[in-house]
Amino acid sequence: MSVKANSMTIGGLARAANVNVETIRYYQRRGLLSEPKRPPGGIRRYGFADIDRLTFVKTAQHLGFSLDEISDLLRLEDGTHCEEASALAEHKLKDVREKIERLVKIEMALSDMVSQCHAQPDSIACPLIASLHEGGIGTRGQKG
Amino acid sequence: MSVKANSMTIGGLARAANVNVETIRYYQRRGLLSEPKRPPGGIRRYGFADIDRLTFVKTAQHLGFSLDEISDLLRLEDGTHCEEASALAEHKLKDVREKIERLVKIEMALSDMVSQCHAQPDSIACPLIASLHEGGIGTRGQKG
DNA sequence: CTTGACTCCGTAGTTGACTACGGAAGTAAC
DNA sequence: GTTACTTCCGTAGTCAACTACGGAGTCAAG
Ligand SMILES: [Zn+2]
Ligand SMILES: [Zn+2]
Ligand SMILES: [Zn+2]
Ligand SMILES: [Zn+2]
Repeated sequence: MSVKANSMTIGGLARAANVNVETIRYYQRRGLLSEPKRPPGGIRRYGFADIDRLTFVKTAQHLGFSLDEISDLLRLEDGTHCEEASALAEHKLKDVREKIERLVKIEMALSDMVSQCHAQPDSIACPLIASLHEGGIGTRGQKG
Repeated sequence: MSVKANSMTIGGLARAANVNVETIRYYQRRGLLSEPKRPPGGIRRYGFADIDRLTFVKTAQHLGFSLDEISDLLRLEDGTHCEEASALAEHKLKDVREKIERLVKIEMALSDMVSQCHAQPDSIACPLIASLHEGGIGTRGQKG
């Protein structure tokens, strides 16, 4: 046990985990991070476990999990729920792949528009603008 | 001019453009769609131009433009600002490509995790959960 | 023992794009 | 000419994930 086991204040934890103090307090309110007991008339102290927890949350968040989903993940955190954890991850993988597909379509549409625009620099009307009037780029899933 | 030039009520326009009535009113408030004059003690009527405008907005939105950016686009709507329009589109194309890159990294990380998870179904600790504790999946751009 | 930084806590504000509500007035169908 | 749907309009609520604020208490340095 090193010198600074559970020696950090909330501000130190925030710096160590590269997040905002308010974010930590927000996670505590949401139950993503526990609040250490406060010594009578004192200040809470944090340790490595809290940095690790924050890392977990931020890593998962970067993988596209929402805070609600991360709560789920945290309930599996003991490492003995392989099936549930991988089901969650696979679901998310599906979402990510769909997002990529959609974005690739958008990319194609945009780059078509840009290249048409550049192809006819002296036309009176901009084909890019014109194509926005046409719709049908994938207007599904907008309203129901 | 057909029978129903400028004959639609707001509800009809909403159905024709496949958006919510409230969305139309919201766009009017934001200046994305003009409000036709209201005859004394009567009701506003809408026409094809309004459907077209709504199509424009929705198409651009599907290409990833925000309503603010669409306002910009609308100011170029006369078709004589090819340069500005394509600059906007190219900027957006860059954004979309970055998004795709990021998502592909996420996809790889997730599918690695899932396959490791499946590879060792009887391990005591779930490698998927374990890897979330490690961080370093692309924690850039989170906070300053 | 005072200054200045930091903590604690509850509450309120932010962003983007809507969506909902409520009451009065207009309109269409029968 | 009554009923039932719409429109109109302003205001308020939603969602996610924070971020900010204000005032009181605590801590470390000088
Ligand atoms: Zn279980
Ligand atoms: Zn596993
Ligand atoms: Zn210009
Ligand atoms: Zn052009």
